[in-house]
Amino acid sequence: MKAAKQEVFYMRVSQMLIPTLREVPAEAEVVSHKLLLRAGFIRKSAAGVYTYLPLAWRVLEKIQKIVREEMNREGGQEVLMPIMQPAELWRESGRWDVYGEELIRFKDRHDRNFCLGPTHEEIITDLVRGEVNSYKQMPLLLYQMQNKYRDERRPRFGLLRGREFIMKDLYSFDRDEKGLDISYKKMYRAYSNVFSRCGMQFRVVEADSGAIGGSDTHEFMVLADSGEAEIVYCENDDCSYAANVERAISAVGEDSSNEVPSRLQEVHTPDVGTIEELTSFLDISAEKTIKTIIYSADDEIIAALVRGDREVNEVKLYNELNCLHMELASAEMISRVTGGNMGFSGPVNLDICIIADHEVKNITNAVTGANRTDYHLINVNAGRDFEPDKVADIRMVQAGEACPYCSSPMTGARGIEVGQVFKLGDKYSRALEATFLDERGKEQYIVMGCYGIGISRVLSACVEQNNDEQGIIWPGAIAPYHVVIVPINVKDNDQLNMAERVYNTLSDNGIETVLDDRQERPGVKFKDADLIGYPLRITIGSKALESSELEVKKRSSGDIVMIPEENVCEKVKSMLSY
RNA sequence: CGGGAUGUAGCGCAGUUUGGCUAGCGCGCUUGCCUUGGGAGCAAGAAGUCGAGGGUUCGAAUCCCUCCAUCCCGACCA
Repeated sequence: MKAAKQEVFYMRVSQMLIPTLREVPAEAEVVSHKLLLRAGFIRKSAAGVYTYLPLAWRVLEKIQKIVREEMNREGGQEVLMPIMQPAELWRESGRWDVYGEELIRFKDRHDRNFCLGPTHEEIITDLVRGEVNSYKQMPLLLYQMQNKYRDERRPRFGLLRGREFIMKDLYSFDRDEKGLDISYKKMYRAYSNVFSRCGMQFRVVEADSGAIGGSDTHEFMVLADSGEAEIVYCENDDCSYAANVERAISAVGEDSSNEVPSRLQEVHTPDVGTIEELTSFLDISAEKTIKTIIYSADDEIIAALVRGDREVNEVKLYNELNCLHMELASAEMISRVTGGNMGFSGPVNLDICIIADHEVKNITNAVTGANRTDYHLINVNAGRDFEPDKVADIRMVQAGEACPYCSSPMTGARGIEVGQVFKLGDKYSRALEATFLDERGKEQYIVMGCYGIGISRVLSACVEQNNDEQGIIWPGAIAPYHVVIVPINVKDNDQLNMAERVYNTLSDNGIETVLDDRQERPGVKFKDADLIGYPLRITIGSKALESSELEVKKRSSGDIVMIPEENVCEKVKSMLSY
């Protein structure tokens, strides 16, 4: 069939819904939120719930297209699953009771319980257990992109932490761990491609698997100072160790000092309740002190010991304790259990479960609280003066510490989590009885993995990473349009004609262009162009008419080049190459 | 969920302490004139249940009570 010549519609800014704002709405705090509001990409409907205006939707569609291509390339098949999900499935997996307030629940007219899907493990597993019965049908990779719902206690940062958001989830189904490894590697590769193609600076880090369990999990972090997640990575380029600090480990140095254990002594330390006060009072380094933090874990009170210059990593501690709830003990609780006020706790003669970090046992002649208000102990030595019930890695790794693999120093950074890949194993297939028959006719649980990308989060993370004082700077691959043409004076017919001619040339060659035909002074249009962040701006004024040369300005660098009108297509294409 | 704050025109804000005529200002919007290379100027306009409900009072944006919404810090975050 011969394709009909596509009718050309002018994308005239005067007719487009791009409501830019001069002033920043008071509700916005982070830069991406401010800029997306100001540049006319989004509007809020409720806390954490946004309408995507035309520009934002174009960006989202481009991100989705990239994701789709990479998923399909690895053999993913796209489906669309319900947002409205029956409670029965969630009861079956056990998560109806576990998920808590974050799950948005409601009833239909027959009083049946439903929820808005925060994720789709239940639905997809239900589908697959019905349709997949043989090892011959696997591996199977199914994915979907759509709105998901989590009733965050505190939505914030605009699109970065909303209650309604667009997410891509892919689920892999394999016959065994070996198959899962392959699927996992495919997704890892696909994700790297996705974020590279989107023009983002990112890093893949090892992450904590959380309550979901499972063996391997990696997070894809877009590097940005405003990011909520803290990561460390090895400075040695050949090593590539990188991890979320919740998970990160570091090399434990051996005790190199030849110090001999001295006699345990109690010293009077009035009002010295913090490590900082302690080190200046006794004139010692914080590395010689032991910090004793009292936690209430389920019904038990425990003490966590780390070196004075370290922090307790509560995620690690939580995993170590294997408890349901854990929180810092109250001041009263501490006094009751230790006999001294908060700030004077220590492991010696402390009759509760003690978990010590590896570093703690390496300190010779340490200083700790005496479990007696206004007193500390000096020359405390693990093994002699106290015996931890458990020695484990429970400290928060800090920038500058040695890499656990190559001992190079590690750097700290902040990131926005835009994707996570997860080996689920048989957690859901067991709960939901999703099985298949192997070659020998033996029934086995399907081995699953899940892999998410926060599509709408990618949009704002991209803005978070690519902006300046003037506004957004879109990477070419996901910019809402590639080029804006700005005629200086639209009342000048020659300028307008030239602008339309250039518009047609570019559009006919597949370059996404808008024509700013508004009757505004040039300054207004320039400001809007910078704010919205079109990669290229072509200005057409009297100079262009005289010389037949077009002024093309690159948003990212601010560079201006003059190009003859007849070369505009190839030149623009090369400037856009991404 | 704990702590803090805010809610007045599309956006940003003043007015509330000490109740008082017709609720203001800047930006934006409409019309006209003028201007056209970085958010111009002049003139004339439109636009508000002062978050909602109740109460006190001759009279409430303003005082009291209740509720709602939004933001910030914290806690939380398969």
